[in-house]
Amino acid sequence: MKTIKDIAALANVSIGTVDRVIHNRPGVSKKTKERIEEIIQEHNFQINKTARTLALNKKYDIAVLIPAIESSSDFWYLPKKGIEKASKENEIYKTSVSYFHFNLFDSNSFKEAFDKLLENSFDAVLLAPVFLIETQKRLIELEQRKIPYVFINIELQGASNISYIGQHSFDSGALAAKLMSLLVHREEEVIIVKVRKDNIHHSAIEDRISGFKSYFNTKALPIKIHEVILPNTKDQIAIDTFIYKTLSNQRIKGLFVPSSKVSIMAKYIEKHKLKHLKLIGYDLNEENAVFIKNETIDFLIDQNAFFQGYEGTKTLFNFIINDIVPEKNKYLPIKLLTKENIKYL
Amino acid sequence: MKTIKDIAALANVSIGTVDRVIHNRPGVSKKTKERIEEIIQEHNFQINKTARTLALNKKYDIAVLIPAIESSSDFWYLPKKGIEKASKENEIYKTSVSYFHFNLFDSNSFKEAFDKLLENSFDAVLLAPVFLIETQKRLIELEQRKIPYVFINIELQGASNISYIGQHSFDSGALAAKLMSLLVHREEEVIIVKVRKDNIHHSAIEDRISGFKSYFNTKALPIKIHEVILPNTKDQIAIDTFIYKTLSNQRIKGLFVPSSKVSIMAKYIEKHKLKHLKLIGYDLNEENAVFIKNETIDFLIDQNAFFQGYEGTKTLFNFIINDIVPEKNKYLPIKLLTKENIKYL
DNA sequence: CTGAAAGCGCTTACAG
DNA sequence: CTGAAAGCGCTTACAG
Repeated sequence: MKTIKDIAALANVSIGTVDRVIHNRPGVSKKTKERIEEIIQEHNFQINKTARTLALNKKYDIAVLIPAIESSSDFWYLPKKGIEKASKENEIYKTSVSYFHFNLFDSNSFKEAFDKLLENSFDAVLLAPVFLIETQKRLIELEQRKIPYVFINIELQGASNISYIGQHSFDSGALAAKLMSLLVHREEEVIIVKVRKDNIHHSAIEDRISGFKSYFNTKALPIKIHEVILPNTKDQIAIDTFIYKTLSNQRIKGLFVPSSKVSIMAKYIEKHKLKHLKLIGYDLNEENAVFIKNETIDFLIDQNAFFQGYEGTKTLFNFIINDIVPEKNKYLPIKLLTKENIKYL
Repeated sequence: MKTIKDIAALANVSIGTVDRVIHNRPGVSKKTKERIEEIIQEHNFQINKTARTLALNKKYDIAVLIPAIESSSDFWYLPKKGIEKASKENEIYKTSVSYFHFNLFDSNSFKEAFDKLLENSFDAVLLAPVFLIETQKRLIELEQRKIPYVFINIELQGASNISYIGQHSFDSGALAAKLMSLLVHREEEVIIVKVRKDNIHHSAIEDRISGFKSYFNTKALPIKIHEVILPNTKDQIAIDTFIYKTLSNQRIKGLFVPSSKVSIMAKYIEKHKLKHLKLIGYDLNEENAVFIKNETIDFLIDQNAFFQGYEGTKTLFNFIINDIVPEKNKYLPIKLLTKENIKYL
């Protein structure tokens, strides 16, 4: 492997000049520039990134904008763990991560957190663009400042993000439907249970539902699909009553909850000994893990929450440190979890 | 972050002495050694690995011992791709990989390849310990030479491998059984189809079968399980005749092939228009991908072949370059593939 | 037992 | 437009 010194010798120039050519810095005559470029090509020279990192002796700080995490059952607990792992692995490059948290159900808090982020200067931004309008305006600011950013978990079309890392929601719904079609029989019925609080995540949740319904439509299966929305209240009795009424339709055998809130239904099923009901939901958090182990939940679709954070962070570091340009869309595997494979993540 | 120079100043010694302490090299008086260690502790000093890598300017070469790859349909095609990717990502550390291939069905060729490997000197070894006896003897040699090694795909108990990267075969069989139990109905029957050529991989294949049977036993499902071994011949007519006879039992509705050779059965099913038969197998190669897309194969259990190679290689590089000690058993996710999620790997 | 100096392959002022 | 030199934080002979 040739070094900058070798190239300089071959071109009869100093290493400073070679360095200028490599980084397209001004101050080199066209002629010598071309000569050097040719030699670089010819000898397939590649810069030694270790030496580069050492010489630059630069600190990199990326900002992370994700929802606040209250407990280890929260979805965002895992992406944060992933971010921390990636950050730790990159410590040798003097990297650091600064968090900006917001309330998942309050667009104002999102705005505030984003604005606070923009007050400082960062080398890159990792964010979950939960609120569409509030995001778009501020992305322009990032673009003007030439700060690269990556989306995780929520896809936002038409932005200049260098990458999106998350799941293909529609197809994950279709997979859920396929399994549901195996769990229930002809003439039985299935209900999609939406949780009002989730609606904030509109696109992902709605896409999952579309994928789910589309599967049954395409296959023309003789299974009726209902849809209900759980009341948005802390009053457990009101919720229980609502579920009770919903399930009074005896033909209902399958429940699909297109979010991690599947535990609400799992609790009900367990409490009222309705284990004959089949249940499919999303995301492995501590609560859901219990229900999948005792088979109250039949299948869980995993979003690779940890990996979203891990990969998002690594993608940004690789981009700003090593100039590695990622794929625009990194759709993660649609992982299916059951009692049998939940140990291996 | 403190540097070696800072520590040296604080301890009133030269950086050479600090370096000796850090690496436990001899030639430092007990007293100064202790003093330096204390200062290192106190200031939470961590060595700058970038500088270390640059100063060492060392080349690392790891040897890879895996079966020969004839076509892109071979299982080992993907691990090799993963090895290449990891190797490429590590190029900045002047790393390289040397391959030693053998015939999966010939223990002699395995011995020869391994012996050839041992003739040279490597910093680490990545291997698939296909042949038990032949492996064990040679691992002793590696241990004597203090060469770290990692197993992929095949688990070998009682060795001093720094890690095993692969699937938990028994549990993957149980998962296959769970899905099979959804695909077939009461009183129907299921057949496990072994392919003689696979027997070489004894442990993994047998463990999958055990897991599969164990699921039906534990659940006491009223589904009879048969087991057959396909004749080991190139004579397609003989094979077809054997399958024809096997399937003459009209109650058989489900087929489980505990290996990537599931395509043999898929071809038969397609040719003879037997799509009512449910089919579950292993591994996503080009052939199997076609059959999963047209739903001849219902479910495929993926071994993360690519990742086995990738992670195995990274694990070794991290160990020899960055002193990162891996987990002893890295069981990979038991990934379930269907038409709906096969796009996302 | 300990230190001073050269070197790994880059980047970055600075001088000309 | 170009070069010489110092420096990033380590390791490694070599000298004493």
